[in-house]
Amino acid sequence: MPEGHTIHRLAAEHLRMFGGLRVCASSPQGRFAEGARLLDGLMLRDADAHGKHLLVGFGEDGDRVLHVHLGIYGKYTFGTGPAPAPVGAVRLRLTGAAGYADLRGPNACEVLDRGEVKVLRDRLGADPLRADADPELAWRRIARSRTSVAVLLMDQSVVAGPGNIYRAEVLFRQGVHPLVQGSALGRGQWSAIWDDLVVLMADGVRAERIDTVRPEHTPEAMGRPPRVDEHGGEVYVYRRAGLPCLVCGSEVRTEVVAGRNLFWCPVCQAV
DNA sequence: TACCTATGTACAC
DNA sequence: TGTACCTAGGTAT
Repeated sequence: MPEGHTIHRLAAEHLRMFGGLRVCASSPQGRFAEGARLLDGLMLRDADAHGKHLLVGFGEDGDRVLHVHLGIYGKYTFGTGPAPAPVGAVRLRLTGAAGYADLRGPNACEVLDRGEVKVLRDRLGADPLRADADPELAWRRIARSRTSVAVLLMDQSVVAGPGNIYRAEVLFRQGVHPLVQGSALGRGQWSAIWDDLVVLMADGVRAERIDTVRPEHTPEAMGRPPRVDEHGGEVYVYRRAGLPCLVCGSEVRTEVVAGRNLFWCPVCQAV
């Protein structure tokens, strides 16, 4: 589930399993053989996440940085004990005394130097999961934009980390229609969206899944049969097109906007 | 066995 | 705006 909360969790997992230890790096698939050679035998010094980008520092001064972006398909698998024979297309395998990590199908997997990391970070917007995030910078972009708030929330140079699920869900929870222009959004609405993202995404890191339904709207509280959403979490509108809204019962709508599926309730998010 | 889908991004036009 | 790319799992034939 590679939205920002997943990447922050992966950074913590790298530190927990390999932090301060020398690791073996290999590319069973072969497509990252050269990069793996640069990292092989070095100490894993630090691991950090900014939005959907994972940055893992290797070496005594951490100036060889593994940059991973999972894209839609990318996936990490961690295991304890000796690593088994690789299954499927394993782009990168890290092994240490405590276990191993396999990376499959990333959008980006490369070794950067510090300058390249700075360039990457400079183009990323405020990450709701980072203590150094400045939502005011995002607000300045949003307040003067005629682009829809739905597109702005997915623009990683404005807000880094939320993906299609958090976008759909936070707009539902705040009663904001996704096609409202950024410049039409109120300052208070933006603050509420940001504060909600901070809470929701922190919950996502802890729970390893995206649950956004308030206790009073769960199927149990509403006297409806229990259900399990396909992506593994409880949500209001994401991938619920045609189903009744959990709050008002109206049919959840969907539309492709900027190449991505958008979901909203036409009544709870009137405008 | 073939096809479709996905929580993303970059690039060409 | 359209397309390519990365992968695995589910569904259709």
